Amino acid sequence: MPELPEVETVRRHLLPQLANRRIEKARFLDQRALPFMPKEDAADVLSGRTILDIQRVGKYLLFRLDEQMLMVIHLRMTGRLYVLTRRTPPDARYSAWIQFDHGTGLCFQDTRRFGTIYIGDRQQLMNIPGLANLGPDPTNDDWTGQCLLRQIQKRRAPIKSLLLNQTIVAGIGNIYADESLFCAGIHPLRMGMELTAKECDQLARCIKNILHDAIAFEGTTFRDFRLGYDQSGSFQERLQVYGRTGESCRQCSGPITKLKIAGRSSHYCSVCQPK
DNA sequence: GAGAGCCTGGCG
DNA sequence: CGCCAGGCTCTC
Repeated sequence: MPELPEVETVRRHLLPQLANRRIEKARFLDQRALPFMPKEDAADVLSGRTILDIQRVGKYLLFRLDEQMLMVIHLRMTGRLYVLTRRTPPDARYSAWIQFDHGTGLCFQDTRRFGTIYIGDRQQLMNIPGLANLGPDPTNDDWTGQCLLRQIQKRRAPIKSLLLNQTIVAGIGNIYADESLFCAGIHPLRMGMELTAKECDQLARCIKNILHDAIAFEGTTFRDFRLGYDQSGSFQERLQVYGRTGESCRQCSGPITKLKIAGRSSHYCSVCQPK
């Protein structure tokens, strides 16, 4: 479900509600959410811990706990995290449930059950595939078109697949890859090695602007992404190409085309993004 | 570098 | 019924 802007939105939403809250008890209802730890152990480790801070790295949420412990959550496609302020009994629909003092609860709900939770110290969490070799965060000031150029200039793969590769740059997913390529006027099938330094600069600027705006509008809500129980983001109203197959381009009124690249649907304007 | 696989639900 | 879905991992 969520890409960088949605994960950042969730982080900003959870932090003020959960900071300095002490975990009374945790219940994991679905072992699949905890690939590296028996669920009973996870509940034991979390019990009594306090949430000190919530950080984001790429699409991962890092809950910093006392005693040097961390809980890392990846929502994948359909994961949702929300706070319930009344004491509600755990429900079979939840993959995990964390009960705090004062009756607050955090629940993790995940229809497709791809989402994952990892618990451990910093050392242990570096074994998580994906976290260990995660690329730079594009919202960081020191990430520039030059960094992008360096990563892709020898790659014979479509730029669309390279943007989805989390070791090259972290946090971009299918929506924002398509939107960024449209903004930069780059066809999604252009090979990484074909892109000039100037195009990389342009693309990096577009990525930064789009992610920034998407965060300001609290992300894109299509189906599963929700802030809390029922609030939505509103960036979907500003999408230029994603999900607009057959509609007309807002720049040139040409048709928006859909193409399968690396197994993912890619939306682009063949006029604004020539091959 | 491409494709299957992991899952469930909604839509045509 | 088949196809599609804001992700990622593993295998060939």
